[in-house]
Amino acid sequence: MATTRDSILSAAGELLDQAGPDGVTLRAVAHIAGLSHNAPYKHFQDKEALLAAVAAKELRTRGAAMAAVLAKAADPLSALRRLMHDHVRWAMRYPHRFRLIFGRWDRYDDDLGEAAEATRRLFVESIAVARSNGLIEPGDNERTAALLMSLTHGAIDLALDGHLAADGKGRSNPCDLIDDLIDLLAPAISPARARRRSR
Amino acid sequence: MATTRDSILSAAGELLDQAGPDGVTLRAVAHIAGLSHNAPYKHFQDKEALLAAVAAKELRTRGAAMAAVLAKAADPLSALRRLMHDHVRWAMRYPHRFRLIFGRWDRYDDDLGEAAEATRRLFVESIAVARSNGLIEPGDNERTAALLMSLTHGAIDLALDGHLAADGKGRSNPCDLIDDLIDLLAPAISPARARRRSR
DNA sequence: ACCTGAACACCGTTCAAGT
DNA sequence: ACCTGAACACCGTTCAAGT
Repeated sequence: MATTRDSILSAAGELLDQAGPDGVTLRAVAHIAGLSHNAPYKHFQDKEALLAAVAAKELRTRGAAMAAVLAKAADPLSALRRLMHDHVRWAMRYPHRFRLIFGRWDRYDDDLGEAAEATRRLFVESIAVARSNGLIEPGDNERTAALLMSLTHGAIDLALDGHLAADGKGRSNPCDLIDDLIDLLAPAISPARARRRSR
Repeated sequence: MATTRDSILSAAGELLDQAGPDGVTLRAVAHIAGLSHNAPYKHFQDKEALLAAVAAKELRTRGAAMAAVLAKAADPLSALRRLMHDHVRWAMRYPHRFRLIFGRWDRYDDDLGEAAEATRRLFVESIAVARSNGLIEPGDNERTAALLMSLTHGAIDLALDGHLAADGKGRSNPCDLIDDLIDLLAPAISPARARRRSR
């Protein structure tokens, strides 16, 4: 059964995808859910709280998707690569969800923070596995996670606003850049790296 | 002499820094500039065009600042490093200008696009210099520029929303991550790299 | 508990005038 | 050319009632 709260939440998600956070007006949300224009206030404190709930829901979905990708991967390094590529595909398809999720959570003692922490740990863990197998040069796992996450995040953000696909020669989409960084992180002797380099 | 257009522009910049793009109401802008609430419409087509003008102005200022940093640097590699660190400092201090500048320009055949292209070229050029001096491993300059720019952009964006400084151990701020990537890009034999690694 | 309708303050934008 | 004041549609939010 779909509770009123759920139908409000899914209406908000729908509007978010179509028109971004500014397009998520409480009036439109209520209308889609078949309610009066201020019924949402009975379920969420205000617009910000509604968007935070949408973010929390999407974040949990992403965490499950990441776990599924990890489960299917052959080796730790390709698992890492698939994880990032999958993240890129999701972000390019749902740009407003991507930007919403990476906004500020400070004000919400919700499960939003812990859901994010869980997916982050999953990511750090998969780096730790690749490193302990000697597929990545020595270093701090948290630090390497921050490096790879920052690159992925920045490449996506730039690509979404059309600041990456500019040129013909050094054509660089987010997935290419992620591969570049993973190659840099892999030990110099790695045959996979040599193969990539020679292309 | 400060034209009316200039005073509108600087009022908009002031409001942007204080309260973000949503805080830049045309009414508040006009009030600060000492004009009636819709006088801005005589100088800018709409709110979006006003913000685009603010972005273009800031972008030119940034280009000049970057050129100044490059002129002062000792060697090509430290020039690159200083460039990125300076970019981080600016972005952390003026987050709303940072986000505005990296938004979409498509709709504006203004000088916005060319100003951005000019600063990008400056950046690619400084990579080319470092590479031709053997301070960076072989590769495509545009591609390496995209890699370094994406990492910097992503690290800043994550840091601004509090998603980077999480931990005590692998503590990573944008400048640390930039240094990590530059070290990875530098030839393995480089003594500077060995020094950094051992810390 | 959950929902509705009226109301308030605010904002972007337009228009008819004014100088 | 540049500015003003009134007006319209829209939005977040609050409140007094309804069931």
